[in-house]
Amino acid sequence: MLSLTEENYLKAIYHLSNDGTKGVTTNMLADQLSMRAASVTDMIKKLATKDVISYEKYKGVNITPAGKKIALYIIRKHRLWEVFLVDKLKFQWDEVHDIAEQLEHIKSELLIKRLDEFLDYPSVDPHGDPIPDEHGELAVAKKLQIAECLPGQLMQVIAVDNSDAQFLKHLDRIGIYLGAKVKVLETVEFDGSVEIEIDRRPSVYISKQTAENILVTEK
Amino acid sequence: MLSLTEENYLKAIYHLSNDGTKGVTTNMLADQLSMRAASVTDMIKKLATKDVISYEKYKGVNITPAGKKIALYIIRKHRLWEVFLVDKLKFQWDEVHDIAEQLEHIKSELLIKRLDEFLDYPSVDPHGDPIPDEHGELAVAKKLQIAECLPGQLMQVIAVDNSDAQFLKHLDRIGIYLGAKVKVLETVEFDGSVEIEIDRRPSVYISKQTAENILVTEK
DNA sequence: AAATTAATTTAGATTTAACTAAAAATATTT
DNA sequence: AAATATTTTTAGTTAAATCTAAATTAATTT
Ligand SMILES: [Mn+2]
Ligand SMILES: [Mn+2]
Ligand SMILES: [Mn+2]
Ligand SMILES: [Mn+2]
Repeated sequence: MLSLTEENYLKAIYHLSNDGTKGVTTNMLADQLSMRAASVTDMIKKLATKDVISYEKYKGVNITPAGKKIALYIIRKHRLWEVFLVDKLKFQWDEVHDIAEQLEHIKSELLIKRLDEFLDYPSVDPHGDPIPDEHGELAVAKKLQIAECLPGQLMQVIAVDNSDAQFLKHLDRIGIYLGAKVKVLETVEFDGSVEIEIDRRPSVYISKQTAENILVTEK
Repeated sequence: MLSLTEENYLKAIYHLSNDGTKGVTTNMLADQLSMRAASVTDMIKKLATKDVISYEKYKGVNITPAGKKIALYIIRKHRLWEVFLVDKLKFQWDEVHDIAEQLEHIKSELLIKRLDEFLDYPSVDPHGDPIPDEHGELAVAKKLQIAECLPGQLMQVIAVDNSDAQFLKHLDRIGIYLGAKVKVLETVEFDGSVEIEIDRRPSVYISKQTAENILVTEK
């Protein structure tokens, strides 16, 4: 049984490892968790003894199959709670992440089973991220950043790659939501910003950073 | 802001103090929390510096108005979550207490406001305990133990004084639920057990301990 | 291949929340 | 009023999770 702190480290490792496909360095973790490298070294040693990651001094860590399973279950809980907050409690999509950070650590398998049922087995969270199933399986849809699209392409927003309230509120202001239809008009060489048309309304410019965090699929 | 541990101590103090009306000793707390007296002494010193209790060496503690307000807010959260679990997620009344012990520490005022709304402003939890309102006001109904009733009295079950799963499952087996009509037939001098009739079915005996934990009102 | 820089680990310290054992204060019994 | 028992506190330890500063290892530049 992992502590809340250990769960947060493991989840961070999972995310940074790109679904367990890449190694994760001490500094990457320190950065992600706003913690000092020395603290991270201590914790990864502990997690390695629990066999949820493998660790070689100075070589970084890799998540193990057991660790990945636990990480995906935490992510499942996080995303189910986000759906609950938005669908049932009428929260906005920019308000739910921090609360879900707390709720994801509640321990009760039955609770999550019942919550899933109550929410009618959702497959994605309010930001378009897929919800792992009970067996830890993740449906991966291929997503493109708006920043990568070519002028003329007509796309549909299927997810966002960032759950910061500031970013999501910005999307609200410019009229982006999951399901919105976006036509890419032009990419500005100078600063990487992109001119887009959302749901056939007058076009707007979005910054490179914004365009990299909006994920779309061909429509 | 109190830590999870401090919140649990404060809640225990509130409960043991009978709504803040009585002092609470070190040993009472150690007992309630399954902790050593020395640990309790440390923690009550800390809580006293935070002005949620007053403490005099060797004299035990008293909860302050500020402490009572915080305790009632934790209890409010606990009971609202229990209603959620039973009403929305179809849990049994004996399954919810331990999960609510975790959920009560989630920090978000908005979450509790929205949950209350979602549950349509319930006034009691699944065990008949009143839910403090947003201002920390508690509606106190006067409740009688079955053990205190006189033979011949017709009563209605309005609450239970114990949320242990074993006790609640026992009530399920003998047919006691909130709202059940109970006729007290006889009190056995020898062991304090009580013969009762539930919803006009054939009479049963319940132990003194059981009779002390079922709360009723005249019907 | 040195020298320098960057990343990582080690050593030692701190805080929180627990513990045991011993001391001190209070309460009860004789 | 002593003696005894009980309760509570103090003193010193431990484990978890952090930190800073110093040492070590690895990577990069000259
Ligand atoms: Mn989130
Ligand atoms: Mn978390
Ligand atoms: Mn409860
Ligand atoms: Mn609790």
